[in-house]
Amino acid sequence: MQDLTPPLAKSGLPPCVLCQVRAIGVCAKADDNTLAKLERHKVYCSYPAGSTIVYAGDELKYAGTIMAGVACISHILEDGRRQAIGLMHPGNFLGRPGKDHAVYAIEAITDVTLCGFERKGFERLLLKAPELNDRLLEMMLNELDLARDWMLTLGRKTARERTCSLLVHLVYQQNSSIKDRTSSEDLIVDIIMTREQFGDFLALTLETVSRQFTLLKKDGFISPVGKTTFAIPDFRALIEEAGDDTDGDGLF
Amino acid sequence: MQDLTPPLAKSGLPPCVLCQVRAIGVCAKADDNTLAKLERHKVYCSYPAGSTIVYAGDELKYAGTIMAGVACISHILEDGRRQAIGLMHPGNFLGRPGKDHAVYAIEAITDVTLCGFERKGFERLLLKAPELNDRLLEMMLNELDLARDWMLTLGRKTARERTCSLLVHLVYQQNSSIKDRTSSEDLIVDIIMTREQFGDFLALTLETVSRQFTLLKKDGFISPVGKTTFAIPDFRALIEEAGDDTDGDGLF
DNA sequence: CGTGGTCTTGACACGATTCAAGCCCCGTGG
DNA sequence: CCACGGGGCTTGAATCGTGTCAAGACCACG
Repeated sequence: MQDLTPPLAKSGLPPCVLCQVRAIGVCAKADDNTLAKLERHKVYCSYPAGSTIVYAGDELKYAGTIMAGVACISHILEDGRRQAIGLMHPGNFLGRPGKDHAVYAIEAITDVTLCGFERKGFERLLLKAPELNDRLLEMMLNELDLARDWMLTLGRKTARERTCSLLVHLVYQQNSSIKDRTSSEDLIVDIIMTREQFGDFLALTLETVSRQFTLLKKDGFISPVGKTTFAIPDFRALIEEAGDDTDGDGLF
Repeated sequence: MQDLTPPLAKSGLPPCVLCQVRAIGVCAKADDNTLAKLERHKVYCSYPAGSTIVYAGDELKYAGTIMAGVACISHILEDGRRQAIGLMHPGNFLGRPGKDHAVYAIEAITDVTLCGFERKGFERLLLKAPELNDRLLEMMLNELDLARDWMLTLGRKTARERTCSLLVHLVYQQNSSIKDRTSSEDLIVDIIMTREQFGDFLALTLETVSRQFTLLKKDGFISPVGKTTFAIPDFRALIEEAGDDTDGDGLF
């Protein structure tokens, strides 16, 4: 986010009122006045799949919303051990109001487009616009719940349960209208990342992830469709296999 | 928190202006008007060590600040697997604005006293008092960072590193003025909980925790002082042993 | 002086990692 | 066109860390 080259020309940016992502972003509740201010300062920037958006330790110059693509926040120890701690989708907020430097790295898993604001300005606006502050609080509370659910996954679930958990999470992200779905047609999930990245989320090695996939295939929970996509014949069964008590949340 | 019996008589409650905890609580930035409203509706309630403050699934009637003692938030699977996901100290906020029912259980580790507000009223106040909202956002962002650091601990650290991590965390909580401490006098840490609870935080069994303590004693990182207290001859060394790159944060 | 809870320690089992080999697929260059 | 090389994936065998089960010690309390 600190590397804004090349920002798209402002004149070319789609206007906020037409923005599809706004309904679920920080700006969801912003009034006309606040929205106008955001609009005046927004910049779009894009990152190719695999690139790093923010390095740990970087000065945090920007904050913003994911417009398209999927990014990953991760925490890395000096000796190379890595733990992915957040999977960020369109509408999600990137940045950390109140901190000057990034603690975590952010990487683009797929191609990512961001709608960014200069951080200091955004923080000032946050103080003046309660609806913005309120919405951000709401989003951060959801992130906190997500992180806490994930802690259970990391701490107490087996490799198979973890693998299913992330699959379930991805299904929810990719099929927005799942809750009311009763039809029996197969769900399709695209795991978008490599086995290694998959393992980074679950604290598993790429070999273990691979083994779990073969087992899940053998047991009929998933069946390969494309290179990175699987069909899920029985989503309820997959949820069950993830060991979750609280199903249907889209959370871990 | 839903079980407020017996609330102390309101007339007997210490006034907010004299409150020691306020400096670090949600109400830290509240203006006189907001503070007066909070004061009018606050209730103190106490829970003995070991008791449950909120059960998962409970209706969330209250939100509030820990005045004294230490509590623990935890996530439990049906089959009994348990993961503690938050260690809450005086000043910390308990409750989840925006949700009607508790997702996690909260238990008192030591005797706990809470300063609580009726949740709906608190949420209404949150909308009207930007300083309150802003402060809560700040606190929740810190909680989020804490949870994410913890994910690294759970996912990627060894039993020894985890044990040291929690010890370091407890030291920071119990010795407020550690940052500028250069003196070589021994630090004392009280682990306040049982081996089992300790393990619930670290996703370890009580046996493993016990073994790690024995090893850490043998290696001179800790030495027993009382039943639940240890002296730490070399705090830097303990931090090093915790495997943290970012030391000195009081975080995991 | 027993009783129950907590802690320690040992022996063994098991799940995930590590190390290693080989496969598949795709892009590149001869 | 095919050979080559590399990245990602799969699979196997051995290893290691932590869990499980079990026994006994310690200590507070009735």
